[in-house]
Amino acid sequence: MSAGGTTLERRVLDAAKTCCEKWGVAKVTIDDIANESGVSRASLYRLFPGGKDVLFEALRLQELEDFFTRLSAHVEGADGLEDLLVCAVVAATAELRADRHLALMLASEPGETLGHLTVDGLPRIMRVATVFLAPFVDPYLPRRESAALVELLSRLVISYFLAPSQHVDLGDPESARTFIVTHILPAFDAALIRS
Amino acid sequence: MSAGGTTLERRVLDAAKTCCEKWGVAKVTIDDIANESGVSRASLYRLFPGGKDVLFEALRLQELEDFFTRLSAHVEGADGLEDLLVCAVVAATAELRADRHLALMLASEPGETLGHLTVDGLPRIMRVATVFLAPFVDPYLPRRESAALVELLSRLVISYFLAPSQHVDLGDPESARTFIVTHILPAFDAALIRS
DNA sequence: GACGCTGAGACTGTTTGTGTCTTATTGTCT
DNA sequence: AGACAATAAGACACAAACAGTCTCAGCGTC
Repeated sequence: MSAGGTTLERRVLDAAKTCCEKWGVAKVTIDDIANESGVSRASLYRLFPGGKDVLFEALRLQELEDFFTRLSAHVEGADGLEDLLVCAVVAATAELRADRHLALMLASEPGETLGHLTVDGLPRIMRVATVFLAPFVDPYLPRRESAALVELLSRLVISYFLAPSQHVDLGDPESARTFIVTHILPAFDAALIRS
Repeated sequence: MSAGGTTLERRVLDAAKTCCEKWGVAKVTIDDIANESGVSRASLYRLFPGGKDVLFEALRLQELEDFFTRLSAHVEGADGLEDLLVCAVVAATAELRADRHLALMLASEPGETLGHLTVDGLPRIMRVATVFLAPFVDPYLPRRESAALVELLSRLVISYFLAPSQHVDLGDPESARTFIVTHILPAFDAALIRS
């Protein structure tokens, strides 16, 4: 995590994202990214030794961090654990749904994309989610518990996003609140830090 | 014009359209279309001898006819020449703007797309527009005049779509009506068939 | 059983893309 | 001015993808 990244690196990754939005990951070439970013192919390989794979890996990482940065901002003002969780879950779901990039990727190459969202990517998603969101939960729960809670909810958000349920809609504040109050919070009640 | 087209042909063209929506014309291959349509490459070349170019040409033609078919439906109920024109212009503009396919094409390969929309394609667009829309105008104007009117408005719709004006918004019924009443109709007033 | 239509896939030449490398060019610091 | 680092430009070899053609086998119809 961290590392602001050179201006150049950012420029390249942004260009890569733009290209993906236009054509879908599968169809983007190094040349496309070089043209879009105005960075020469040579520099591009210097920046990401290993080429395409490394570059896209870096892009996924950046996207992931950006995602949670935006999410953190959303969650900033929440008051109380329940509100905090509802807000986070709703915002995350909404953003996943609104992400045209992601939608296009899922539409064009479900296999790859699903892989990055599940088997390959989940551990990392969990890690980043914990780093970003646990601090918000920490005031209410002991460290271990808050990490566990963040992980649990992250998994559920992704699951409900990929396979929507008829009963629960985590994009809807009402539904999300009901779900969290009845199915999540009770399990953590014992550990609650009452201040 | 005309020719319903084999089921197979339709299937292929629809698949081609889907592919274009996913990846943009520039990135679509014959194999993509074959896979998407479930039609073998062999049949594909049999159907469109000449390959890619011929296929995309056919696709543009179909899109064009579909466009005007939808537009005709929109215009069906209009009462009086003024309403007819306003309705047609607004619907056409709205549809152009809403067309994700077209938007993506313009975003990814403006050169090509613009070519098909202007220098190469305009004459054909005019022709098809006239065939489809002139009948609606015929009750109000002599044949020559109605054709001229349709052509004039078609050109203007495309022009305002490609290069929006600050003063006129042909997607807005109010604005379109004002524009038509003050800048178009007067020129045809003399030819009006009053019934 | 001949006929027409389709899918599967082999095949060739061409194009496009990748990754590496060398050679200018540019701007900065001393 | 001259040395230095960073970048662009683009040549190059190799690999992959693509276009277009062709053959053949399967299948339903007459």
